[in-house]
Amino acid sequence: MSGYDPKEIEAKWQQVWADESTWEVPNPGQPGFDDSKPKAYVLEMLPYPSGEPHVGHLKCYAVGDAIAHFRRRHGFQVVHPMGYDAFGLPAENNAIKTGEPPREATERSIASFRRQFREWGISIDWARELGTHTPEYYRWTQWIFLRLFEQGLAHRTEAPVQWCPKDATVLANEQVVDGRCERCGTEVVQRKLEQWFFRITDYADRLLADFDLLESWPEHVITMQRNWIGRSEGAEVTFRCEEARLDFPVFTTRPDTLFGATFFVLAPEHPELERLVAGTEAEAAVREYVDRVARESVEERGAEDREKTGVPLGRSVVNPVNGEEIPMFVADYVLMEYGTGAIMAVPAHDSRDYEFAAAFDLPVRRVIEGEDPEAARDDDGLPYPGDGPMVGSGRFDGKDNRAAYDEIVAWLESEQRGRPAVNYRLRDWLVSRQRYWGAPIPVVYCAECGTVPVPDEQLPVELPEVEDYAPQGKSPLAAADDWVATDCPRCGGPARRETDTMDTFVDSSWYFVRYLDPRNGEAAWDRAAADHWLPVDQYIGGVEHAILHLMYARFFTKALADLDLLDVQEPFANLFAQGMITRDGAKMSKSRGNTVSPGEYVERYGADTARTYVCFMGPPERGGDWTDEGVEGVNRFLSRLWRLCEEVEERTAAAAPDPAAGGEARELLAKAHWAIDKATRDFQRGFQFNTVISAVMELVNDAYRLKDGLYEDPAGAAAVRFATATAASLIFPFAPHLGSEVYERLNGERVWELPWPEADPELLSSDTVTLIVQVNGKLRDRIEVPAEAPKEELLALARASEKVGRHLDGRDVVKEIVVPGKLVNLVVR
RNA sequence: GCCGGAGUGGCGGAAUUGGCAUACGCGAUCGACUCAAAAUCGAUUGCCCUUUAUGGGCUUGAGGGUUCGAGUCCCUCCUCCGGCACCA
Repeated sequence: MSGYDPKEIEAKWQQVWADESTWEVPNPGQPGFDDSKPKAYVLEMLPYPSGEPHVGHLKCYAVGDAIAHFRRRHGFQVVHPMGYDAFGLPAENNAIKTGEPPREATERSIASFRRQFREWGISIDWARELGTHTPEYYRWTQWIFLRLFEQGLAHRTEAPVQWCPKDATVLANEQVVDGRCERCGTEVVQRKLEQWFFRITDYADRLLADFDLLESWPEHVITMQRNWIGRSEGAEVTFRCEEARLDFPVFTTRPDTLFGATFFVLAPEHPELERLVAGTEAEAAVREYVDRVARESVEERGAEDREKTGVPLGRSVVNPVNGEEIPMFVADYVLMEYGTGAIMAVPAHDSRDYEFAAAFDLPVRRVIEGEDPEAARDDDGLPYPGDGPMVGSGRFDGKDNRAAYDEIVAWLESEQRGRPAVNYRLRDWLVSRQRYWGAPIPVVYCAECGTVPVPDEQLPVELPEVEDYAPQGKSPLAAADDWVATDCPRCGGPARRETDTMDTFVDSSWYFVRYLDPRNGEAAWDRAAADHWLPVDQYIGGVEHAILHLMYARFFTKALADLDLLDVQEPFANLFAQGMITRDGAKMSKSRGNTVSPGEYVERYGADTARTYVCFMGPPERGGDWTDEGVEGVNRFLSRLWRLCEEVEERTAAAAPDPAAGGEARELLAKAHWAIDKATRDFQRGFQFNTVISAVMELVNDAYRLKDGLYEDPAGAAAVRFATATAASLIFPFAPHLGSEVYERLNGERVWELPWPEADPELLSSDTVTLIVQVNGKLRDRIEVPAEAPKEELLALARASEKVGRHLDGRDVVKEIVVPGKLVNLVVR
């Protein structure tokens, strides 16, 4: 007998799947397409190819592959593609350091990912493989950019943007974490630059409303997106500065507190600020304050316990509800990016305004009573953010503040001093990057014609070769003079190309559509293919993409649907967010030295062990801590299954199991059917792979316990063979090589071509059950009873138990609870 | 501060609907095999008390409640993790 040799069997089956292109599926209308089967699009987030794959990749693709196999064996035609999100900063930073062109490092990494995915035995349709860095792909990224441009959804605007000094590029708001660059950790600063944006804010309401269209997404991911979009309902109210003859609209969610406004604040970046103070006494102080704020980093300005600072403008505005003149200030706690960059300050009911009022000794006027009327009189308990009856608010006094809310807004509207308004935290998506390794933005600038889109037939605008990849405040592309200088497509005159490239999130916002028609040179995709396969039925990836990638892809899908290029509103019907694997309780990192290289484990234990282990560690949506002992435990289990297979092959002949078998043969058959039932249900119930695998372990354990007593009897031998083959069939989605090998040896069939097994209800039930007998809710005995025994019989059996009798001890039974087939509880006094 | 999620043995974790708490795995202990070790196979393994059993008590972050019966439902509190955060 030879031992379990994963190297040999894994190579064998990988060869079969490669030679036969087993996992390739055709599109509708192509040869081999099977219309009788329902479709399933199973997709894991495409990897960013940098170096070698890590354990996060292993887990993601192990989970996704298990789902793909499960669906195939339930009769679905499954498309399960793979590609590479190949543009991006790390390859470029490497190029700056080593001089190696980013394309070469990227291609090398892709080769490594491709090889390892094959070694892991992931069932990928390789005919659909793509890389977002190839001209064949980014041609269509550019094409989509042009469609968005035509719709006014891509626009170039000067705006204050987040700039990373280290990477020398602008960042999307989403890429700034705690005031620092998400990639390199450098504090970002604000700069005013002309940049390309996508109008994702136009879709804010649909991005919120269409959560209803999703079948199953983790609640916390939806919540994160909802918070990110940050929709606030309120009113826009206009305050007038008579001296300067300027109107200042503000956004407020609390129009009910308008009577409590005692001052007015502008953001330091407010465009009217200069005009307001020019030539006044306040001018010098204001200018100095604004300059100081401009020099501060985003992180400093947003610091939690920052003191309120500001400067009076020496101007005032009129409160439209009561005609009162209130003084104006500039202060950095008001942000230009949210609302109108100006606020009415109500210190009695807003903690920030309260702090500012305290620092500048400004009046605080309560206009909403709290729960305690005493407190309302002496102004204790301020600031008070809650609800209550209104006071000091003229004709609204005594009214409930929530009830008066609409009335006040309606009144403002009738006076043309306000209107209902909605504000979002979400900003437009800044897509320009002053970097080399990305898809060039397909636009040229002409002195005569202005901004001109590159015509479709001139796509792709290919990345030029450059010598120096380091950005110098401009894109490295700007140095490629021959490339930058071009002819205007409109007038033929001299023009210059846009030298910025696109954020790589643009590339990954539509790749799931390109998979469906990846070799199409005439169009981004064939409409029929897209309509057939979309939406993605099951999307799998890490929570770290809960906001950025998923929201951008949702936005793209909606925009493309509006262009009548797609007919789905949502790209991903079901989302599974996998948890992160740690080592020694900490996130893996090279600096900490606690990384796990999947390749090493695959080499030592085989891919089946590594894949099954990451699925067994715990519920896949939760994280888990990687331990070598745990890996060995799973390897032991797979070896046990292997040895069982070898023994069964030798000691039994192929024979159908006998459902009428009795004794231990029946016990083992029943266990096999129990495992089928349990595995199937847990698989469907949120991919509880850890318990699916433990059910198969239990089956193998029982086979070991019972096998020696069963070989002699033909029905018994058949039961052991069935149990072993069933274990192979059930473990196949996680350990496809071993599953295939064992199944083929025992049944001569290819397990992936067979339907998922079904549990026989006859073998799931049994003639007797274990009756739990309790006295006063405490377990006192277990009795084997006929499954169908009526209540009276169960009670009699329970009372007859000696152990129970000991606890009854002559006391009165005041209540009898009987749950047929399960339990009897006798309540005594 | 606001919004989510989670607290179960030495560890990772399991427990359909309120009905056997601790499945499965790791670790540990003992035994078989062996000259020996590894591997393998088998047994034991929540805690405490009397070791006389086939004995008793306790146990799911803490406290309270509902119920014949609570890891599961309700209330109060504590801790940890994740997200957002001067967003008007």
